[in-house]
Amino acid sequence: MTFEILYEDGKARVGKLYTEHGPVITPFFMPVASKGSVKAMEGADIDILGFESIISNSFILSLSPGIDVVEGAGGIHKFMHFKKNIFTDSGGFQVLSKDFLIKKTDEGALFKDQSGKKMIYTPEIAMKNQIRLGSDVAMTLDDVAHYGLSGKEYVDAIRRTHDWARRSIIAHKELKKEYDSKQLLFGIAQGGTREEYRRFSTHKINEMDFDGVALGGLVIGESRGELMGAIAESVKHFDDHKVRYLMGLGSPPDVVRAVGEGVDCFDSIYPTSNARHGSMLTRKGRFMIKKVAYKNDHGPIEEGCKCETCKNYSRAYLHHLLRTHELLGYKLATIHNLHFMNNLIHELRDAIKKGRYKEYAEDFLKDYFSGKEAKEFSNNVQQKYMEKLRKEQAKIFLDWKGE
RNA sequence: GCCUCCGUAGCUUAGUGGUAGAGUGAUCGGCUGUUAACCGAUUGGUCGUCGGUUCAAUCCCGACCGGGGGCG
Repeated sequence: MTFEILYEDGKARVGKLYTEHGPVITPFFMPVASKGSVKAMEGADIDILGFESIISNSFILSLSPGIDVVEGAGGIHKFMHFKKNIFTDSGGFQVLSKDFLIKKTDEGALFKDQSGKKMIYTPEIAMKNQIRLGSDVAMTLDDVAHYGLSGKEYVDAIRRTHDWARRSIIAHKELKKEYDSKQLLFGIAQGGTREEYRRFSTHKINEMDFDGVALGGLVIGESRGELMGAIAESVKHFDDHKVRYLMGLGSPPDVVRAVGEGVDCFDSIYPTSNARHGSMLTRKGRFMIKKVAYKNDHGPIEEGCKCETCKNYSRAYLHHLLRTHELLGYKLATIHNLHFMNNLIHELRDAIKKGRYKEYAEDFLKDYFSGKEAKEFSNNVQQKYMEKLRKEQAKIFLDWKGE
């Protein structure tokens, strides 16, 4: 057994995922360490913050420093000095990146590196890289379709994802024997936000022999309603006893809602990226510490927060550090935001155990969107559309003025 | 005192005889399986002052003011 459910409250659940580096209680959130480092933090810092797993990226590590180097170091745990669980992503998400992708074929993704050097990245290569890195959980190579594309592109992505999933399982079984590895393998479902695609892909991935299942291709520009709909639809078609991983989701309110839908596991750059850019997470929403309003604010980032940053430093200090690009600023800000996420996860687990997830979520969401500084996040696509519209309008106005 | 170079956005500066761009700063916003200490928007200038030439001067000429360098 790789996963057991300990408590249930509605669709939400608390469980235990068994891995080589020790069991992990679900729900859990993973900070992202694509290049083998949670930016600005060392392994020990992440451990102290209480995270039991992080996720790195095998494709990005294969570019630099190369799989050989990490393998030679004795595996990714030793290389980056993190003693708990490490997931590795396959590189599937990088098919969305214009900087990497040349084209997709049935064989695999044709990628290029910084120098323009081409390489074919197949499911088999993705499996081998992840086994050699020695991560606890490997992800299959999947084919992610951009949000808002036509049906054909979604169908192609689903078809390839399923085909690559089957090939991944075969390759992974052999590699596990060859390398005497206990690595787990998670499959990823696609399908975007259309119900029938989502259902179909989830169903197929669920049928296959994976140690865990993931919801892929989400949080890439769809509206919050579409996102939540896709999550609810997916969860229905995954077996209850399988651990469910929603890839890429990480804003606090989204995590709270997704846990309520029965998702067990998350990863996102959200807290770390926002931290470095000066956006601090609090119960009353986010606020931007670099704003002039905090120049002379000698209180902690968040009143009552027990993180090392809030215990020892002021908003004014962080404001100063981040404005002057002092390296310590990135670390202190990251400590706070990651602490916030881990604390949130612990509270969610606690609420589920006590059968009061619903009340907890209601209170949390109310608070989060209540603060003067807080507001619902605008969604990407809508915002980009509005920006484009504004520019077009401005141009029309200028042309008209030029008459 | 003489010679010389230079004064353009808060700062560093580009530029042209048809009233000016950039970087940076400032203000605000965005980041959700990160090659991102990043990206975007906004703000910001009687082009040192006063005259002259010209249809038109930030640009050419003169004086003055301020600054750098050199010679005495």
